[in-house]
Amino acid sequence: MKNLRLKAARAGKDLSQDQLATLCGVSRQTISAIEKGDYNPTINLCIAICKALDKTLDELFWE
Amino acid sequence: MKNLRLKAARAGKDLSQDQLATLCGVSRQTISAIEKGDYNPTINLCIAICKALDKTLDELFWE
DNA sequence: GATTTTTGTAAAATATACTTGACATTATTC
DNA sequence: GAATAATGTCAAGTATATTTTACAAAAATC
Repeated sequence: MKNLRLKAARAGKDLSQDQLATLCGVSRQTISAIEKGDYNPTINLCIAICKALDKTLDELFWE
Repeated sequence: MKNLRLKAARAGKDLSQDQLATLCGVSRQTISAIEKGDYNPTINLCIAICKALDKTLDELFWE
């Protein structure tokens, strides 16, 4: 299942996958895979993504 | 940094590390390491832990 | 206080998150 | 509509999350 909330939050900050990846210290492919959904990222990466997008874990990753 | 909120939530459910591990489908050492804090679990495991303890991601893993 | 349960911890092996590089496709912008 | 930026995706490699086995220490139970 795709993570559309993440995609929307990133769009809300006007960031490309590449820019978000740089902010989080990971590769663009990793961000792409997380948005695509067939992926199980680490909590530290999720937290980094949330901070970059001014969101919380519940807002982006809770079901 | 230790995850004392996790430890407290587990105690609140009267579960041993081993019991929580079984509920989450991981080994006892994994739960121990997460509580100890020198660890970076995957988001799926964090979600499984939260569900087992009736907590949300923000309650147990947000800073 | 002996027994059992729970927890801390460590080493070696396995599974998988993440990277790098590369190319194709789709959207933007001029 | 050509040029550029953004995204999807794949294969091979590296880093690290997680398992297994095992033993010792601490806590709980009798």
